[in-house]
Order: sequence, then C-alpha cells, then structure tokens
Amino acid sequence: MARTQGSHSGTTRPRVRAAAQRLFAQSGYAAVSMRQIASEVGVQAGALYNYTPDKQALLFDLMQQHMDDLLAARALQTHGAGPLAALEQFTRFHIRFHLDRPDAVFIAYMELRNLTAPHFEQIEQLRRRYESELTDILRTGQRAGVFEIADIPVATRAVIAMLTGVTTWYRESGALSRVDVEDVYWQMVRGAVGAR
Amino acid sequence: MARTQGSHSGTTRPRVRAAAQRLFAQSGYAAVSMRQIASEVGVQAGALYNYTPDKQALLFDLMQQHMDDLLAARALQTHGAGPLAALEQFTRFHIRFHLDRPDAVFIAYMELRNLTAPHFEQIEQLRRRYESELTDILRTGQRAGVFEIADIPVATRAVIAMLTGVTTWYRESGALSRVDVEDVYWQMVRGAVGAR
DNA sequence: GTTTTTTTTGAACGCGTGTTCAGTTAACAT
DNA sequence: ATGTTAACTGAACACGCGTTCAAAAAAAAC
Repeated sequence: MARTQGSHSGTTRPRVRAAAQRLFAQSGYAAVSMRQIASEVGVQAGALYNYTPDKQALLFDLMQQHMDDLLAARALQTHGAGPLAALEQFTRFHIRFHLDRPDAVFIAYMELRNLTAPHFEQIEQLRRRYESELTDILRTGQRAGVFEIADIPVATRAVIAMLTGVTTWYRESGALSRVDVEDVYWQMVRGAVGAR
Repeated sequence: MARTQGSHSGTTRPRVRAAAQRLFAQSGYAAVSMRQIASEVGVQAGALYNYTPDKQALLFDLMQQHMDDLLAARALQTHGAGPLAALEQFTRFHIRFHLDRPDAVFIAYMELRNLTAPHFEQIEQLRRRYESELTDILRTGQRAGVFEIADIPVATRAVIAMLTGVTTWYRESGALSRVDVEDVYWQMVRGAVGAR
C-alpha cells in the first residue's frame, strides 16, 4: 500500500528521467502525462514529485543536461591544427555525439516551444554557445582563405541544421556504419563551405 | 445567443484553419485546445465541429494541404536544362516556398508525432515524393559526372535538412534579403554535392 | 528491538479537455 | 411573410490532467 520493496531514490530518479526522455521524444512533452511517465517507471504519479518539482522542471532539466553534456564533451575535444582540421573534427564530433543520444537531441530541438520564457532563454544561450564554436571555425577559415563562405552566420545555421538532421533518419541497423555517415557528412560540409 | 450576425462558413472555415495553423505552430498541437482555437476565431468551441470532424482531422488537413501545395507548386516549375541548373532551381524553389509559409512548414515537420498511424503514413508518402525530386536530380548529376556524392540518399536528407532549417531563423526584418538567402544556400548546396 | 527516515501508495482536489447536441438566431429561398 | 437551412451558443458529459498530502510500508539508524 505504500513504500515498494527494494525502492531506492538512487534507482528511481534515473529511471524517472529516462522514462520522461523516452516518452517526451516519442510523443512530445504536452502529449505525455505524468501518469504515463510514472507507469513507465512502475510507480504512481504522485511519486514523481520526489524527483522533480513539476513537469516543466523535468523537461528543462533534461534539456539543460543535454546541452551541458554537449558543451562539456566539446570542451574535451582537442582542436584540429588548422581551420580545415578543426571543421572536420567539429563535424565528426557533432555526428557522433548526436547519434549517441537521439532522444535527448530530439527533445532539445523539438520541445523548445514548451519551455517557459526564462527556461527558453537559458537553453538558447547554451545553444548559441555551441553554435559559436562552429562560427569561430568558419570565421578563422575564411580569414585564412581556406574557406569561401558568403555569409558566416547563415552558413553556421545551415551546417548545424544539416548535421543535426542525421538523428531523424539514422538507424543502427541501416546499411551505413557510423563512420560511413561521418564521412559522407564531412565531405558535404567541406564542400558546403568551399574548402580548398 | 445563437447564430452570430454576419457569420458565413465561407468566412469562418478559413479562419478556423488559419487560427489552428498559427496556434499549432506557436505552441504545438497537443498544447493547444479547441477552445483556444475557437477563441482566436471568435466562436465557441462547439462551432469548430462544423468545420472539422475532430481535432486530429484538423491537423492532418493542414499538413496534407501543405504537402499537396508543395508538390503542386513544384510540379509547375520548369526543370533546369541540366543537373546543375535543376539543382539550383530546386534549391531556390525550396527556400522560396518554405519562406512563404513558416507556420505550415513548422507544423509539417514538428507535428508528425501527433498524427495517427494511417495519417502519418500518408504524409510520409508525400514527403518521400518530394524528396525523390531531389534524389533524382542528384542521381542524374552523379551519373553525368557533374556531382560527386558519396551516398545519394544521405545527401538528399542532408540537403533537405539544411534547406528546411531556414524557416527556423529567417526573419523578414533581418539583414538579409530573400535573394541573399537563396544565394547563400545555393552556394552551399552546390558545394556540398561537389558540383563542378 | 525500537525509532527515525525514506519511498512509496492512494485518494482527492480543482481544474481543463474533446466532443455532443438541443435550442436559438440569422440568412436564404419561396 | 413564411418556411427552411445555416451557423452559431451554451450547457453538459465523460473523461483526463498536474499536483498535493496523509497514511503506510520498507529501509536505515541507533
């Protein structure tokens, strides 16, 4: 009737997050109820409030965690020797990181609308930070005459959109390995920025 | 208390669609209630059912209309003289068409999750049809030695993702004119497919 | 073994939702 | 002017929602 045997917050908390992430990615934040998440975890809805103050906080947490992870992982990357190597590295990093976390990526992109304004602003800042990594690479390459780009902010957005689109179709069981996918995207990105 | 003066289905029906489109794009299908849509139109929620059998049909209708419009507009395009001209034309058409309808594009991309399975399948078919236009161009260009592409299906998706991403950031009041935007994207697309 | 803390249940609150439909008014047809 | 059709209102139905919290059981601490 009350506490379930074997329950422990160290176990339940991550399961709540995982269930929320999966369901939000699958059906969308607004379409998923707390009772559904709870059911996925195997608890009643009231139990979720031990792990999140409310539904919005749960979403924000997931999105912020994703962005923090992305920026942290990016910061650990060694940066390539020149603009071209840097761009290649960014491209491969982006594909690799995003393919490891399709649900988190999907939510980070698709659920911005469901954030409150302050939360939205916070996530946007993190996104802009990540984008500026690419902008810097492109700018350096343009200055060095390695790239030929008509408009760097537009190019940044175009490349990010292209790369991030990979999560919408890639399947592990598909004909292409991850390295193949990285290679194809890299070839396209270098071409898109007029690399020589 | 009953029929509103001056009301006419020829007026109300398109207003229902327009309101739904705007609100769905703004906040997402699941987060928007029929009462909100009705309020936007200036009627009570029950009145909406004169114009749509249910909420899902309203969404499906909007998405299908968008895809039909896209394919119809595409069919009216004269096709370029060779693969390169065809690709340029496709690129400029895509940007132009999508920039004219940001809300419809947004919904067509973001609300797939909220369709019932049969509806989803129908929209997917229309999407695949549109994508095959680009695939055909790329294939022709590859065969003719005009393009150099490692994987045509991947390249198709990458280019579509890049191009469609324009709607997420473009603003009429921005520094760039539409032709500027088309030009930038065209330069990047041709580069991405290794056009020579 | 007893007490305290942890983690859950279950019930309930105060809404909101999509939808239906009888009734009412406006517009149209005769 | 009268009758019919069109287009709406308003109320209600049968849920579902996010959230709260007292009570209960399990685990940990003493």
